[in-house]
Amino acid sequence: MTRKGIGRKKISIRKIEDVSHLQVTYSKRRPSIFKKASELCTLCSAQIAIIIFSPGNKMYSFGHLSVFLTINKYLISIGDYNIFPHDPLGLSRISNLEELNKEATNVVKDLAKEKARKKYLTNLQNASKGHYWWDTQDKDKLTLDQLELVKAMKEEFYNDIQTEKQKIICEANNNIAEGVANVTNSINPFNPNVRDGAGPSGTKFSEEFFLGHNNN
Amino acid sequence: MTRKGIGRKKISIRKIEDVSHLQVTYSKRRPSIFKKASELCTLCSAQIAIIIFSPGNKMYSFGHLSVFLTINKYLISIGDYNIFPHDPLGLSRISNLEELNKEATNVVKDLAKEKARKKYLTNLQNASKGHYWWDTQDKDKLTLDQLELVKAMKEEFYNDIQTEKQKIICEANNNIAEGVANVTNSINPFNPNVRDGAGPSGTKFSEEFFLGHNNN
DNA sequence: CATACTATCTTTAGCGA
DNA sequence: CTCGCTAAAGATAGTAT
Repeated sequence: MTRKGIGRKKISIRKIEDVSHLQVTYSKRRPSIFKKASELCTLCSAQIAIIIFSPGNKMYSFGHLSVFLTINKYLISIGDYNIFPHDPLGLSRISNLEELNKEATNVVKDLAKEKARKKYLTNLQNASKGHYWWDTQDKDKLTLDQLELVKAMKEEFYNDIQTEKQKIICEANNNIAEGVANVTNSINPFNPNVRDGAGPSGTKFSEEFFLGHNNN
Repeated sequence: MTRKGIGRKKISIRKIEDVSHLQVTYSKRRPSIFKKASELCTLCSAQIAIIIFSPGNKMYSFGHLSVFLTINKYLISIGDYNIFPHDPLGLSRISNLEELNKEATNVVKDLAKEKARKKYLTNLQNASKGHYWWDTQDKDKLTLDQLELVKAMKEEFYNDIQTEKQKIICEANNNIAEGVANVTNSINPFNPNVRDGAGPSGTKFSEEFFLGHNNN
């Protein structure tokens, strides 16, 4: 009777060229990363988001508490940016399941208000014969909220498109220089345990890099 | 002479209560997840973003190509959402270093145009005596681009705040029900290898859950 | 916070179904 | 793509620095 396996072999960390070999390796390693992440969440109460696009561009994600909340928190952390102008729901402050549950309850209530508001805006738009509410010449029909909303949207859009381009250029340069991957860490401005100085908005931002693998 | 270690012991995956013990475990396990992720990137050409907030709320991230590009791609993938209205730079299409490099070059050129545009808008604003450009009554001063921009911003904002609330409620319910973490996967709409039907914008969205650990 | 040590525990390479 | 198998490679618990 022949042996079923010959045991694990040492491999070097470089791109696998054989497609089916790559598929098998990917299928085995991807879930184990999620498992490790899950263990770290449970053992250490860490908050983790992982997003992976496979070689075939299929998307897999892992999140605790949720990918979305963690991404939002990350964006705020690195550049005072928020997916939603003004973080209207205050999601960035949520850091545990109890708060999330509580917030979810509030959100249900807010939804009703928001729907009423949307209906009002739609009516306003129809009333102005196909023009948009922000386009009306009757300033009295624009509430203070609406004026501030448009003002904020305009300001954020034009500022962010500038800073974002800078960020992309910076990250592109770093990635191209290192050729592989990057590791960053910074202080969460909502828990400002500032270590050695503070950048804009109390955020300290520094970068380290992976400089290779254990190929010995 | 006493032995230096007594060897690894099997542990069960539950929250570590002793703070210093938790610290040691976190310090050991966090980098090893990044290492595994780095290996998967190299071996299988995967695109990965990992964001971790430690128990002390310190932020660590790993990204290949970059956390930001991957997040953006993720947001588009799950809900046709884009951090930037219209994805003006087309960043979601970028999937390798060559393209990123090329795009970075283009971005440098775009920056000059964008600055000129911003200056023009600022002048326009000043000319209208403190009013905002979108608030002018002289419609001829609004370019078609500007009109479409405001229209799109308005539409996206009011749609997204609705769908986002739904998403948060949904994720909150899932998290609370399961108590631990969730795993999702879907098809990238930019590589629509649709498997079994398509949701909005050609996106298939399904969820699975981690239902515990190997505690045997 | 990180790092060193060693005996274990866990992952996984290679192959087949 | 997923699963089973085996044995070697790799990760890490407990402890100390």
